[in-house]
Amino acid sequence: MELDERKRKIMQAIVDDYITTAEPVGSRSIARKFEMGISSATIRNEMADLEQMGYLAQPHTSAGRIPSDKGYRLYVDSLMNQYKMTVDEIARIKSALEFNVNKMENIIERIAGAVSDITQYTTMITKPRSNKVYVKKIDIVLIDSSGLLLVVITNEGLVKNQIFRFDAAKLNDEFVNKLSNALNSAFVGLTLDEIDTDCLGQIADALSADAQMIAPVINFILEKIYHLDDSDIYVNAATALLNYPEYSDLDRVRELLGFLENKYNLRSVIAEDDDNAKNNKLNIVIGRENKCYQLHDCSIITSNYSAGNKVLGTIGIIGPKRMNYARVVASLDNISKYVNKILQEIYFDNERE
Amino acid sequence: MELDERKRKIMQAIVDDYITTAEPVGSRSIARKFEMGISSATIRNEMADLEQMGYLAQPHTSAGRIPSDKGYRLYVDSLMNQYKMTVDEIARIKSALEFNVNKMENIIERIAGAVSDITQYTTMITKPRSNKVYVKKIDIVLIDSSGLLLVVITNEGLVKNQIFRFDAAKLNDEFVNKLSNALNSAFVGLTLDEIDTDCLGQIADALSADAQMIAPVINFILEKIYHLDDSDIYVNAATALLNYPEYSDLDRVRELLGFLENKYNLRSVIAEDDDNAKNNKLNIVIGRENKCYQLHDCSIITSNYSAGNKVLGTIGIIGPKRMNYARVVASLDNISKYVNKILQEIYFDNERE
DNA sequence: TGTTAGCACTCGATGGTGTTGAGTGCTAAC
DNA sequence: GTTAGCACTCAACACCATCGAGTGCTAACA
Repeated sequence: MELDERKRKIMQAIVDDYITTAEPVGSRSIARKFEMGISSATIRNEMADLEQMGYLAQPHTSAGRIPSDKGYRLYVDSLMNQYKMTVDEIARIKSALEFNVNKMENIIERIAGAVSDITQYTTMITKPRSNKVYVKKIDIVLIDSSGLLLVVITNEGLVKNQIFRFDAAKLNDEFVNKLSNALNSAFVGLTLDEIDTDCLGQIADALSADAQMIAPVINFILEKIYHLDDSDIYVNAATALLNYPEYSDLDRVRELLGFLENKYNLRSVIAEDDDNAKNNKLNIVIGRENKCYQLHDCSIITSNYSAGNKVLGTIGIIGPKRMNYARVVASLDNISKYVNKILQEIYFDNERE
Repeated sequence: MELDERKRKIMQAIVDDYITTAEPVGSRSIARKFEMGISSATIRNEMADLEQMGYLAQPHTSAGRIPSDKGYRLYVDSLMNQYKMTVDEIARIKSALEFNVNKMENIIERIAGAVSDITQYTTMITKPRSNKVYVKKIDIVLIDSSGLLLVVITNEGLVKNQIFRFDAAKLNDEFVNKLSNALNSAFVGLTLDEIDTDCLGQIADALSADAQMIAPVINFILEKIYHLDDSDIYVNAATALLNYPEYSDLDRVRELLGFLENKYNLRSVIAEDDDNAKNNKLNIVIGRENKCYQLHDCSIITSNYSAGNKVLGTIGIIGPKRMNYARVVASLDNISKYVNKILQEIYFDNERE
């Protein structure tokens, strides 16, 4: 079956309507509200087709249709109209971002507050990665002839550790010493920004004989160091979600809000979008496209924020799948612009935080 | 009517029962569970008395009784048994507070996490006041002959301002200059810890003629400066509240969680207890004893935490009025002990944050 | 061949009704 | 002062009829 122009029109009308009403959309109301010169019966036929194609779903036999995840995806990718912000809205953004604070942490919270205010959805924001975190020490403890424990300590006392097993190997104190020296001289004192995969080569050189074996160790360190300041993520207006009828079931709410309280979870939500985010583009994840089942009834829109050309972090908003995508996208675009301007002024003469 | 020993026993039994079941307590179940050698009818009579005295309330005619705020207060002040922590629980506290972090901010979050874990209630914690905040500048703007605007700016860009009106006064540029100079030379550069009421005298000397008039100005500055870093308060496990049946109404939940999301609100909740907290004692606020109506169905227990003899901040837990007071009190006491030990080690050789 | 009117059918939502059971207050007897 | 007994109250629950929005299907129409 083909998705012709009329089907697309109907699809758009259904999603638009559902976004505003949160009620299953019937054929009659579509025929009435969006005069397309066809009767409800015709629309009914088309809707049956759209359901068969997977764009729509029916909560129960005698109800209207609601968009499926696939339907939302279609809408977001090619149906929705660009949202034109009103002068009022733009003024609101501007005024929400006018504040007299220059401590980075507070600024970030204010930005998140502004985003929640304007979008009316829950906002997550990662704080700019502090470039003061550096590796202080790497400890290696020999457990037995085939296992060792690796501990990474930073100046802030953060510790990540992991046990490694090398089944075929015969580890001994001498090797551990060698490895320890190599790792410490390669990494200690480096800030997060300075560490990259080049270090791998350096160490491989120093330990050429065992290069293959230590690769996972190095990867662990790189991986962990890169995420050392994971915890710096902030959620604003988590309860904004409670204003939407889809979250009227207390058990669900508990699960969802509980999920959002955990910074580890948030990190993985935002990290998921890293690739797209790197292109400085907005990223939209709808319903079951999310990896975490707790978010299967949510959509998430993420966007980078930066100062000048330097990407500092990610802003994400989370709301019901039925969210006003067009408006949020427009808002985030607009907000990013102002935020960039603000941060540019502050960030480059004030890197205290 | 007198509150004799038997009434107290019954009262205690009712509160104990209600705390565990969250169901209105009937005379029969009291007679059964707590063998006191009297029949349910007698208890019924006593309960009627207790209700008349205001210690109990009845949700509706044919239901059992629940404690009123006054009843809880009686229970907390003189009825409840001391809770003896099990070895297991103490072990859990110890292990929850074992972590390898020495950045103050993270430690605070971990402590809050531990408290929520152990008490199963929502935790609020104020971060230690940073002693790096100092007054950068005080601006005074003459509005008209009887009004001036005062602006306090700190190194972190925080700003507090207020308009003052002196109806009888004839303000002019000269006076404003004098005042501005006096205030700036008295306060600029001082960190929060260094500012105290002594400064008042200093300024009064400089402006002896107008001492009386500027008193409110000085008070405003002292007050505001003292609360400059208000925002550093952190909530953990807000959704823990959702696990208690008294918060099964979505509207209430929205209101309560919304309230807790606002740091300004939290500050006032914790500040309310300042006096008691200063004596380093636990403070319990029950139901309508709270000033904020949003907390009328909650009880709050606050306690200070310190490093050595230096009080650093306040921990508060918030839960239903029906909370397990005895257990929470015992837990907080215990936790404070360990926290003190931990912070003492860290705080005095590491005041970075 | 696509569109439309008409109609029977489905099913959640709503509201009224009867039953149940926990718990009370009152009275009279111990 | 205490207790047994009893009538009474009321939320909770299950049951049932009604209502209406919306559907799918069929037959007629352009």
